[in-house]
Amino acid sequence: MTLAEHATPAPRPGRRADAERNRAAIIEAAGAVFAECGGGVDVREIARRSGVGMGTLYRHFPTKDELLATVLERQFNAWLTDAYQRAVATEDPWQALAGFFEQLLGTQAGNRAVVESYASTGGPSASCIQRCYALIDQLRTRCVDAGVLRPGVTTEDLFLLSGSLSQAVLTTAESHPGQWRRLLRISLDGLSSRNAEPLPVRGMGADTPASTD
Amino acid sequence: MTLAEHATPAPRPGRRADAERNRAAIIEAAGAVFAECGGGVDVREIARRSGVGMGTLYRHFPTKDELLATVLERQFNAWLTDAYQRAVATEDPWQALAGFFEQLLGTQAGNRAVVESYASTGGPSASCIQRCYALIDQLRTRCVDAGVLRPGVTTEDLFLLSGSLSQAVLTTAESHPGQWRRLLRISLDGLSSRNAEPLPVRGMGADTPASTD
DNA sequence: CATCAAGCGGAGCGGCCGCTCCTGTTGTAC
DNA sequence: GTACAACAGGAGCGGCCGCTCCGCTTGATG
Repeated sequence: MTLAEHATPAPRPGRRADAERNRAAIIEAAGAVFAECGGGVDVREIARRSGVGMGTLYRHFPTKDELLATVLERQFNAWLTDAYQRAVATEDPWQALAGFFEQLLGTQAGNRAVVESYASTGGPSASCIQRCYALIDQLRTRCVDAGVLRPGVTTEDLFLLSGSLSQAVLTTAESHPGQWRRLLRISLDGLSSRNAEPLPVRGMGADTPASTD
Repeated sequence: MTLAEHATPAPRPGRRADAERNRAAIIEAAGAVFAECGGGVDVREIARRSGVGMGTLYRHFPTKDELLATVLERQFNAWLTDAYQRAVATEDPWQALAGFFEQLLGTQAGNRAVVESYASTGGPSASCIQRCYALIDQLRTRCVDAGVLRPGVTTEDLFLLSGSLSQAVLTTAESHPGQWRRLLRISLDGLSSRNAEPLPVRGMGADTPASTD
């Protein structure tokens, strides 16, 4: 994975050196295996790839789910930090928003576990999602202030859109690499204020189909 | 499911009446169970719900995958037939396209197996996908002729978009019912010719981010 | 009613996978 | 070097699940 693994650098201080090394190896291997195979992989595969026995793995992580959560959270936090820095470094609000999506879809194109987590309840921990929401909301606000984002678009809309597009990236990754950029382009154009009238403010009161006309 | 089950009405003529009844019961139960639980359900659950033993089930369908494929194909074909009729009955090309998406997302919002099939290779049989492509292409052509669809949008774009939005519908079905209409609206607006400039014609030669500006 | 093949049911087999247990090993403190 | 607690490892347990096997039942036929 391109997502760097470095958050909470020294989790437990009073541990033996080899144990610490093994823990790191497990996290790294698990990150790779989960990314390429999804959360359904056999735990033995992770143990094998990290050069560690089952007992060792389960002493460090009491449960497979907990291991997955840990890995996901580390990757996601690292990615979020990176995304945040890019966002503040980009002056043009629209470019910042577009770059966010671009980076999101580009980096997690190969990470099955991350994309799967969008579908399941919870996924990464609530705090991760909260941070992500905060970032998206900041990007959105900048765009709104600049008048480039279509009025009525909510943070939740953008979050859902990112999840939806991530799915598309994953399913088309090997059959049509790069095709997701077209979908992203279409969606972004649908979000632009120069292109469309305001979105209804949350209400799905109107039962009419979502046509533009 | 709202998707009616009626295609290839009498599959095997020389069979005993009870066998025919059981086969129908299995298909119906499997359709419901797959829809609400996804393709990963225990086969025993399907047997239980259809009031049939394991042996019976496996005599009618040599494999779980084959059962799933049969069910998916029936549902999908029935849905496609319906979608086709609606399409030809709608004069306005844009309304026809929008209605297609609306119907697709509305009816399969609760069908896990169908949505999952978008992600896996194959999914429904190739002929189903071909028919679906044909329908989408027809809708697209009508819109292009009427000048309401943004130039450069391919049939594949629309197909991928439908799959992507389907995922979003499923993941937000119970947490935010109806929210998918907002995403659909955004996407449709991104597809409208009055809202955006032509899409690049297939080439992802440009490495630039997909921003509108 | 008799006959019998077609059909039925569900216990059970084999494989997978999450997790544990216990024996052997190794880092660390003195 | 010695002693000990922390750690490593992997065989194995239990549960799940796809699929099969075989004795019993039942609808069709004359």
